[in-house]
Amino acid sequence: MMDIEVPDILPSQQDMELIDILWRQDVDLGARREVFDQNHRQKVHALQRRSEQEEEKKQQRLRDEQKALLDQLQLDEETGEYIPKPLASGALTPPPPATANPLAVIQNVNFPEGDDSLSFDECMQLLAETFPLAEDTSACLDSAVPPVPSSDTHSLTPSKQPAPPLASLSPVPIIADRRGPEMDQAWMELWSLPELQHCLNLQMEDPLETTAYLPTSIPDVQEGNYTYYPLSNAPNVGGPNPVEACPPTFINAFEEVFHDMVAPEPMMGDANLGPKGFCDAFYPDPVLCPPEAVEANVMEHKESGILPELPKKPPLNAHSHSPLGEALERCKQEPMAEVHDSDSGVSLNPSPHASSPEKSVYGDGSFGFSDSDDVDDLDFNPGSAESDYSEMFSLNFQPDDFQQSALALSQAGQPEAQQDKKPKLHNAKPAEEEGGQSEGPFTKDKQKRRSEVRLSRDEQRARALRIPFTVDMITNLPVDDFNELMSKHQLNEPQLALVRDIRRRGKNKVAAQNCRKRKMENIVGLEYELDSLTEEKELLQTERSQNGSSLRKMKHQLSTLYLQVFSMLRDEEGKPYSPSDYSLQQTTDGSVFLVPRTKKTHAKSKDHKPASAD
DNA sequence: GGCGCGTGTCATGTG
DNA sequence: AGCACATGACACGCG
Repeated sequence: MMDIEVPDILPSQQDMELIDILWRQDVDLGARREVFDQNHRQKVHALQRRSEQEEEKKQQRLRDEQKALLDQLQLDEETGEYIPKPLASGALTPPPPATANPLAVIQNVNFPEGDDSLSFDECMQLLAETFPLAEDTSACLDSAVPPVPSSDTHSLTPSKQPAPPLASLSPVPIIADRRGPEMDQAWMELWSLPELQHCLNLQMEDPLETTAYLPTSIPDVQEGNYTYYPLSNAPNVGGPNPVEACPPTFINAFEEVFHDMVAPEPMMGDANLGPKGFCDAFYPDPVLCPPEAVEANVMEHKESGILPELPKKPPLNAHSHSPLGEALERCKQEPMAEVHDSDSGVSLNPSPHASSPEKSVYGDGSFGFSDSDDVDDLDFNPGSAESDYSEMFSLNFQPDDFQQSALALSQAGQPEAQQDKKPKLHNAKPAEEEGGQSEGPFTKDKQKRRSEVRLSRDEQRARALRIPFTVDMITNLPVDDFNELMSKHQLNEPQLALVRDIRRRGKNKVAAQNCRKRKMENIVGLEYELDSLTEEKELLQTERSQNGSSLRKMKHQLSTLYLQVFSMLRDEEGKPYSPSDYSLQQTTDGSVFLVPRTKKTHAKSKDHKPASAD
């Protein structure tokens, strides 16, 4: 009964190696080492059962002890803090029930008879009773203990009081002054108690198991998740850096335990350190806080009359009610978690599994198209298998679709901001698309708007069928990338058909545009060619007329010269030749002959003689 | 209401 | 054969 049932069969070295191999194979899929660890699961299961059984006892005992504790406290009128009554005489002196020896303190405490093991909360309560001033347990325990012990700090605060801000509850100012070597020594001895170790180091009771898988699992967890979350926004729960104060080892050990251990009523004495506070300490991102814990927190606040500031985000769907460990696993698998806005400190819902994308990203499931009726008619089944479209929410045609999607995702956890920014992202154009045809005066760029309207038809079809890509992507991606995208997403037949149609139409549209552009370019080219040809024609005609004129002039000169030469020719009798009877002809070799015209051609050709001008 | 223009889409041809 | 692209033809909306 003292120990959690250690499994009879400890994993052999071979088993551990096999587990290691399997885990390394699946680590990319988000599988954690504990998945393969039967011992771990058995222990966790047993621990959960035990915690449930102890819960009722524990709560009742806790109230009584807190009541007793409050009796030992008095309100410091100067600082407004509750301090132990004996402190007036010595800061480092433990309260009356305690003795100088911390071990004696423990021995004086009434342990539950018949239950020789202490629960974690019991230990914390014990610490609170024993060392009311040593609230800064996280500091004392350093990295060996997560900030959980710090929650006992607030057992000093009357639970009936309205929960003050955590900062005001911070006990650090007191501790810093009053902690000393003696206190540290006491803590160290206290820490060595087997009950405490049993409670706080559940994983340590099997060194073989711990050393077997922790070294491999820690880095992954650390780098894959927690260190990327906006831990800086976490409430100050007494530790410096939540990451440091809450090592992933510890988170691993408790993440699967505490989501079932969270009680519907205050366990730590302060509402702020109920499940929500606990989650805030570990997982500043509320999405990582188990919904059960949140609900429990709501319940406890209702009971105490204090309504916590709950994020006005839509109710989480069935997915979001998964255990914390599951959510963490999803976060590990979801790289998007790394790009979330670290300033928000609010639920970003990094995993589409955790809740439906429609709900988680846009809250109202409108995809941001608040005025789109057809969108409202869409079937937003949170549990549908198609809810895995983490990037399907940007079906507009902005070139930075994904950036906006990422932005939208990153802002999804801020309900108010989301309401404001959503229209900015999507309303402008849809407003034109949906209402532009029936309302409003026409503008100069109506043509462009009409084009957008036509574009939006495919967009709306894509939305209706919940195509997880933008029309731009479908149309413009290279073939290989497109095919790869198709293979990555399991689309049903109508979706595939629509995607193909969208791509075909988009391609053809671009082709038609190019074709018309080429046609226009051809027309312009032909017109230019026509102009140049016309100009050339005019030039040629001018040249032709000039050539004709020149030719006529040369002909005239030639006839003049001919007559001049002919007139100088004389026959044997000294008479000039009649131009009507003779003509001058020139051979190819340049010789000139006087040739009788027609009827005397033969006779003259026989006795022709070279004409001599001389 | 007809007309011209721009655009999307389909059917078909081409490489 | 399958694919992407080109192009003619048609429909539609708009000024």
